Amino acid sequence: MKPTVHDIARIAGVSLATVDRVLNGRPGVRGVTREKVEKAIASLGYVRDLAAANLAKGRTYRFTFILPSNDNSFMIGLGREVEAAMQRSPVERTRIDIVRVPAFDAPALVAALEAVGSAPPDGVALVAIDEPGVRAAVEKLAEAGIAVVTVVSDLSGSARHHYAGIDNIAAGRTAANLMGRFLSKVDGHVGVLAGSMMVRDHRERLEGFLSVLSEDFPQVAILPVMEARDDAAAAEALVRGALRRHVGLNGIYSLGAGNRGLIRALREVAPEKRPAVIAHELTHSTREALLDGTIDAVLNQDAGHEVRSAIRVLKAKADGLPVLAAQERIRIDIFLKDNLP
Amino acid sequence: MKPTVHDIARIAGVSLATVDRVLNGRPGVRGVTREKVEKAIASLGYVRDLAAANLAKGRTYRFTFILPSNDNSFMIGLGREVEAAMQRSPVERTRIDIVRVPAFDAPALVAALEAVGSAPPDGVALVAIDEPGVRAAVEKLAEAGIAVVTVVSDLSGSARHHYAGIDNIAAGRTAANLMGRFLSKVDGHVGVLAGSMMVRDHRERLEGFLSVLSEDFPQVAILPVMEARDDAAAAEALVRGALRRHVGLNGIYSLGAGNRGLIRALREVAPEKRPAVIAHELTHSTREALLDGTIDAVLNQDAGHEVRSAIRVLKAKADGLPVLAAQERIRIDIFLKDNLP
DNA sequence: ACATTTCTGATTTACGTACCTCAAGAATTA
DNA sequence: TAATTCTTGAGGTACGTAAATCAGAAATGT
Repeated sequence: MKPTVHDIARIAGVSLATVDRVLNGRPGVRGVTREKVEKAIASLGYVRDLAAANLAKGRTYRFTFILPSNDNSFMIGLGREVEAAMQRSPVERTRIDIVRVPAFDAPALVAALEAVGSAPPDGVALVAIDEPGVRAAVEKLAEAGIAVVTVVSDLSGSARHHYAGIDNIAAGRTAANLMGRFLSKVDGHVGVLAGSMMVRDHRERLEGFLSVLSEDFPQVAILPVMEARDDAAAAEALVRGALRRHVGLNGIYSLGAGNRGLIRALREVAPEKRPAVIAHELTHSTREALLDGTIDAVLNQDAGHEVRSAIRVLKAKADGLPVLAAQERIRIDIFLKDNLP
Repeated sequence: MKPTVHDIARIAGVSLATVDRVLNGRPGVRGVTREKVEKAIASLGYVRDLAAANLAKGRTYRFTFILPSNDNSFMIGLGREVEAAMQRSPVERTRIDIVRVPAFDAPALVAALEAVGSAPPDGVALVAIDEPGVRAAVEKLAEAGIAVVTVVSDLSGSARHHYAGIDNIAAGRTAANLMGRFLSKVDGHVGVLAGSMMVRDHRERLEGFLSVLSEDFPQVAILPVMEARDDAAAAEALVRGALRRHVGLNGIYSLGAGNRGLIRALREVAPEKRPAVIAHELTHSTREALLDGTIDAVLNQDAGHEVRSAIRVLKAKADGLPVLAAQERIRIDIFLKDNLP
């Protein structure tokens, strides 16, 4: 039988009320008595029954998700996953609020973080922008005892408790490794299509990509980075131009969004002349492109996993419980046309 | 506020006892009354508070894991993950028992399944052997209302409720896709190292591998399959022999266990002359081999995820709840040296 | 030794559900 | 009509914890 508070009281020779005071850090217990109780807790191996505790407290975890009001497939999907989690809320004793802020707008994000503080929830999840003001706002929340988790994009050196997202440097390195092998004995030019170098995840992907390519595949030449601001039309124009200018362009790494434009440009090229292409995020269009051979590999982060992981971690932090690191690691999915889900 | 049984009683104009009878399928309720209650439940959107229900019932879920007493790294790791779950048992209101059976021994597995029936748990998880006797035993358990989940290796066309493992055909296809690209313009010979063609997952991996290779990379010749019975020494001898006989051997797909032997044989070859190698399961030795370039890619199934998923599904089935398919999909991890966890 | 403050015990109610008993009413059968 | 069964209501206890009240006991200060 699992030990209960009653057992602790009996073993420690104190009353239930005292046990309760110790367990919940309430005042009014002498040091000696507190130690007696703690010894009993340890010797019994007592673990609080969270289900019963939450029932008694009538507790519902309140979490706020701050999401960029972006219109690319990935962010839309992320929003949908949060909404799906809201649907499950009553069952899971959680209440989730979504706050939308303009994309890439640090001041707006800071304002949203500060607004959250006025009616403080148990935890906050945000797609971070790597900027001092954001860091400060996050620190303030953490100091107020609110659990903070970054999703998709991290906030380095900040007080956030957890990051639910992929290692973007590793993603870039992986892309380079695949690209180098896909090109194989052929030395040629590789182009990189990015959203913006202002965004941390894009910078990191590029960093990882370039370092592995120069280390392990020095025969490959890299063209200047094309910045398309995650915009399909801009991407299309840039890629079309690059394909025309560089006949030896036999590899493209698209590390941002806006892949629809990339795909349109690629489809204008005869299949046997197409470069090896590696892109990010599995969406409707990248999936189609994988299947018809326009794209060779897609690196993906599972938005559903990120959201569910963020919620699990926020819950654990709110309860002061440890997190299962292995379970919460967000993996870099590599999709070829043969292992599509 | 979430609706409770009291709300149902009030709305339906019946007593709490009647609501309880309807909710728990107890007898003694007229059809008309039952309908009134069910209408109230639907209109309120009532969902039973599982935490409170389990508390009241004093319920602990009892699950039995039937695992092969295999000594390869993967199965040892799987066992460890189940043990880790047992550690968490008290918190999760579960009690997990492990039953070990000799590996690849269908009669022993059948006996274990039948023995389980004598003190029936709420659910059973097993590493299936694809055999009629096993299928029959599983069907008997399912008929007795016990949730059955296969782990790692599935039981096709059986009554099992769920399979927590990877799609092995897709894994083989993925390996072939990677292999074809790693070989690139070079046409040559590819060798396949398997454990045993008696095991379903190995057969399926081979099937997927061969079909993609012949479809998409017809210039690649495939040597006869080497069966090493998941034994390191046997694998070492077979691979060494193949490397000696076929100078043009520039690809090896190892779809079973016993990779230590494979790696030993490969290390005798000068690095620049080594074939492209794709293996299964990330273990200490395959990780080392990835890092030093002996192996190029490792396909992996995360044993921890499989175990946790199996438990979640067993719980859901025991409660008659739906499972989140997206969450329970076990993914084929592709590891290169750059995205190792 | 007194008042005062700080601890501690005993007891109670509550959370939402399960499950039990007892009694009374309704419907059915003999 | 009486006897019998079937339905339903009313009420209670339990699960393990939280949180509150109130009354004593112990420690502290004066």
